[in-house]
Amino acid sequence: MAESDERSAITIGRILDAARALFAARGYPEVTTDEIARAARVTKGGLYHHFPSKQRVYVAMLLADLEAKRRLFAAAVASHGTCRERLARLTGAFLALPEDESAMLRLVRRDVNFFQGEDRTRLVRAYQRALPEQVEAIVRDGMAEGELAPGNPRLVSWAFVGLVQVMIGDYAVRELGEGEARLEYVLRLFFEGAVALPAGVGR
Amino acid sequence: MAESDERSAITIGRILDAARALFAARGYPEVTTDEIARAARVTKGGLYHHFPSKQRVYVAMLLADLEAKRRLFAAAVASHGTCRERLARLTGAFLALPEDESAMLRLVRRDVNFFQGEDRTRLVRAYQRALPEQVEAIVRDGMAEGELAPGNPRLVSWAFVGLVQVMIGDYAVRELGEGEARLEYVLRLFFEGAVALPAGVGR
DNA sequence: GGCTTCACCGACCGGCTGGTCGGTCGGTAC
DNA sequence: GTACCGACCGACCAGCCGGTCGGTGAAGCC
Repeated sequence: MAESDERSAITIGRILDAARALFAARGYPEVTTDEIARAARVTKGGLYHHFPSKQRVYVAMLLADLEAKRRLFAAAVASHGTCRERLARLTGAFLALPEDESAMLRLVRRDVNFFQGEDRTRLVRAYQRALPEQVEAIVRDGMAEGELAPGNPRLVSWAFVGLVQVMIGDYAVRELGEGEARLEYVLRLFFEGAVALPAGVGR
Repeated sequence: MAESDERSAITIGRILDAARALFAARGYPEVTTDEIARAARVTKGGLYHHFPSKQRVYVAMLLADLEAKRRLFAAAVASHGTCRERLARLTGAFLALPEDESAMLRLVRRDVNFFQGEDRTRLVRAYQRALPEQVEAIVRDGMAEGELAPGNPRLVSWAFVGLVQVMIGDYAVRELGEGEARLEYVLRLFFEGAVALPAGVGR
C-alpha cells in the first residue's frame, strides 16, 4: 500500500511536470491530453486514473506552481531592512525567474477568467498569496514607518505589480538587459515617480 | 457591381460586429463560426465566402477595433497643454471606455502570442499605434520640456500603460469608483511616486 | 493459493467544429 | 433574352479531442 502511494505520487509528479512544460509553451486549449500523457510516459487512461478532467490537471499544476512561488517570495518579505530594501529583494527574485517560471504567472493572470466556481476561487487565492499579498505586507509596513505616503496599501501594491509586469516584457529586457538595471528602474519609478527619475537611467 | 460591393460591405460589417460581441464576451476558442454566422444573420457558407478562416475574422475584427481606438485617443494627443494635462485627457478617454470596449484591448494583449507571422505583426503594430505610441509622443514632449526627467520615453510610456491597466481592474474600480478618482490616482503615482502620494487619495 | 486492490493500459466512442462544395437566385452586360 | 457573375445558402464531411471502459499484471491479504 505504501509502495502504491509512492508510485502514484511519482506518476502524478511526472504528469504535472509534463503539463507545466506544455501549458507554459502553448496555453491551455492548444495542448491535448494525449500530449500530456505521452510527455509524462503514461497513457491517457493512466492520466485519467489520477485526474478527473483536463481542467483539473491544469489547475493542480498551477496551484502547485503558485505555492512554490509563494514560498520563494516569502523569504524576501521575511527579511529585515527598509521597505525599499525588502521590495528590492522580492522584485529581484521575481525578475530573476527564468522564462518558463515567469510564464506560469502570466498563465494564471490570463486564464483565471475562463474558470468558474471553486477552481477559479482557489486559483485567485493562490495567486494573491503568492505575489500581491506579499507586496502588500511590505507596502503596509512602509506606510506605517512613514517611508511611503499613507494610502490604500492594496491598491499601491497592485500598481507596483503592474509596473514590475512591464519589466518582464521583451522590450524592457532588450533595453535594460537581464541584470539589475530593471530592478533599479522600477524601484525609482515607483518610489519617486517619473518627474524625479534621474537622467541616465534607462538609456 | 456597385450595388454588389455595397451589399458585401454591409454583410462584412454585420459579421465583424457579431464577432466583436461574441469574442469580447467569451474569447476566441469558445466562440464557434456557426455562432458568429447566426448572430450576423448569415449562414456559415456566407461567412466563409467573405473570410478564409475563423482566425481571419478575429484578426480583421481586432484590427478594425484598434484603428477606431487609435483615432479616439489621437484627439487627446493632438490637444495642447502640459504633458500632464494631455496624459490626463488620454487616460480619461481610456478609463471612460465601456466594459465591452476595453475588453477588446485586453483581448489583443492576451491573444497576440497565439498568432504568428503576418497576422501577429499587424496586430502588434496596430496595438502599439493605438495606445503605447500615443503615450510615448506625450512623454517625449514632456521630457523635452523638462516636465519629466529625461530617460527612455518608450519604457516610461509602457510603465505608464502598466499602471493604467491596474486601474481598469475590478479592485481599483470597487475602491475608487468609476469617476475621476482613478485618473487622479494614477497620474499622481506616475508623476510623483509612492513616497509623495498624498494622504487621503485612495482611502 | 485463491482473492482483492490498485496502478495503468489502449482501443474506442461521440460530438463538436472548422471548413467545403454543389447549387440557387437576383442583378448586370450586351 | 441570354449568358454570366458574385453573394449567399445549407447539407455535409473529416478529423480531432476529451473522456470511457473492459482488461491486465503485480503486490498485498488471509
